[in-house]
Amino acid sequence: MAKYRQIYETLRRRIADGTYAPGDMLPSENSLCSVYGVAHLTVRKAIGQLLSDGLIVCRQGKRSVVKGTPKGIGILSIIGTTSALNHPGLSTQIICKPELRTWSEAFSFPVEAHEQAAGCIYFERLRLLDGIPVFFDITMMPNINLSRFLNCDLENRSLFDSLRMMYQIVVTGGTQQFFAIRADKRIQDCLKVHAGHPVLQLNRKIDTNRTGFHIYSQLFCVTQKYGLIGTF
Amino acid sequence: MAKYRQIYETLRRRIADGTYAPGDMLPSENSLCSVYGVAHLTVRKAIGQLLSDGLIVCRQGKRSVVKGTPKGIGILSIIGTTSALNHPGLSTQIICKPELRTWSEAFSFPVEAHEQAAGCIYFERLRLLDGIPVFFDITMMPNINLSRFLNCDLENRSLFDSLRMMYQIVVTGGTQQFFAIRADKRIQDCLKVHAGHPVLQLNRKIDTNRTGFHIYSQLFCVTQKYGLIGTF
DNA sequence: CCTCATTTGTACGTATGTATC
DNA sequence: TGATACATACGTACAAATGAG
Repeated sequence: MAKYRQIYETLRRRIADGTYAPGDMLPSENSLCSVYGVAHLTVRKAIGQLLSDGLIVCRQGKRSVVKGTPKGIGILSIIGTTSALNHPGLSTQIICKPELRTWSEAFSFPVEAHEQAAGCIYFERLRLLDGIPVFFDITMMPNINLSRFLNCDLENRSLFDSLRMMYQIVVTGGTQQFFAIRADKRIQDCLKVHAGHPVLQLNRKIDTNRTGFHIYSQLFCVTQKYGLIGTF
Repeated sequence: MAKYRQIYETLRRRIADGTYAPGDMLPSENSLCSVYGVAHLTVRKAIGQLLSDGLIVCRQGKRSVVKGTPKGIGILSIIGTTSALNHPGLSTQIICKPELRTWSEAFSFPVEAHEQAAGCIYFERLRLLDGIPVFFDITMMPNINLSRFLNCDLENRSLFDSLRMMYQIVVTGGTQQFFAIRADKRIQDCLKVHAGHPVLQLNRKIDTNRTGFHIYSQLFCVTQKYGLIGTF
């Protein structure tokens, strides 16, 4: 692995685990050079990645400071308008366990030919905050080199964490479409809302570091009590 | 202005105006060095910015290629579910020209003290696609070193382009909240929808490279015919 | 107000590694 | 195999902003 990448991963880990807490200053670039025994440019490249991740802020003449809120991937976090991030009362209910299907369609996104041929891993989840349904979530992925995924425990670990740790698949970007709709019968049942209640719909096609491997997801969210929030 | 930034702006402009069309290859880094008379690193820094903007794709050993859809800033682009990006029928109507106000509130985001003190530049815009109102947009910014902004032509150029070119202000990140709501009276009038029609609401606080300079915006969008789309 | 050390930002030149064709 | 092009890395130098004295 490239040196700048090792430094980046190390610093990122320390920010994630709280060694460097929000508001803390990172070591100066020069001291990082000494510690890791590399040139200035190498440290700067690592710092630059953290900056473009939105994990730190840099100002000329001042030390770089750890930011409060890490950048999400498009939309990931759910937050109560009055409560804290990573709400302890957030739980996941698997409505439909991961299973193999043939592709029908992917929420208006065109499915690529080799994905179509590989078959579709399909599952549905319901997220609850303090027992209240907050959003309902349908995911589809091509069944390409994902042995043992069908037995994967999605209740206690996020999909993206699982894919990264089990298969080294990481998200690189994607496209998302937002709609405000009226709840139909299915959504009314899942999210416990009245007919015609406004619901936020989010369709996403997510790119990964594997060429030709995309994650397609559709999400329905009641925003009455809790808003959908994201950083970028 | 920094050399790498000039090169970045030039290349970006050429991508925007179609000189380099999607799928086209950029000139090689070495040839860019010769053309602009700068070192390799300087060109790479400019290229790196385009890459992190999502405007190009780079592969080792191959020339860099212009991407079809640029990465938006959180959510930026509007697209018809069946039509193309940069729809020719998209027009902007200034409902309320940029004017100086005192801050009231910023869509539930707390306004920082020095922003409060500087006063607020406020304006409202309505975007239409083929004459149909698609979204309605309220923007607030602190009045800090923005001479001549009040005369700025926002109908023909995006706010972010204007800020970048006139004041070297670039967006570095931000926070956004999504809601599905029922249209109230004001929104019904602006967007020409019936009472209770579902509407997408998006509140954003946008960070910039200027410390303590944030853009606060609120957006209402009818997603019946056109969805709000973004890349990340 | 000025000076000075610190720290980040920009830029150069060079070298080598590695993927693509 | 060789040419081309991007990726990583080193060392150096100076500019510009900050904050302390």
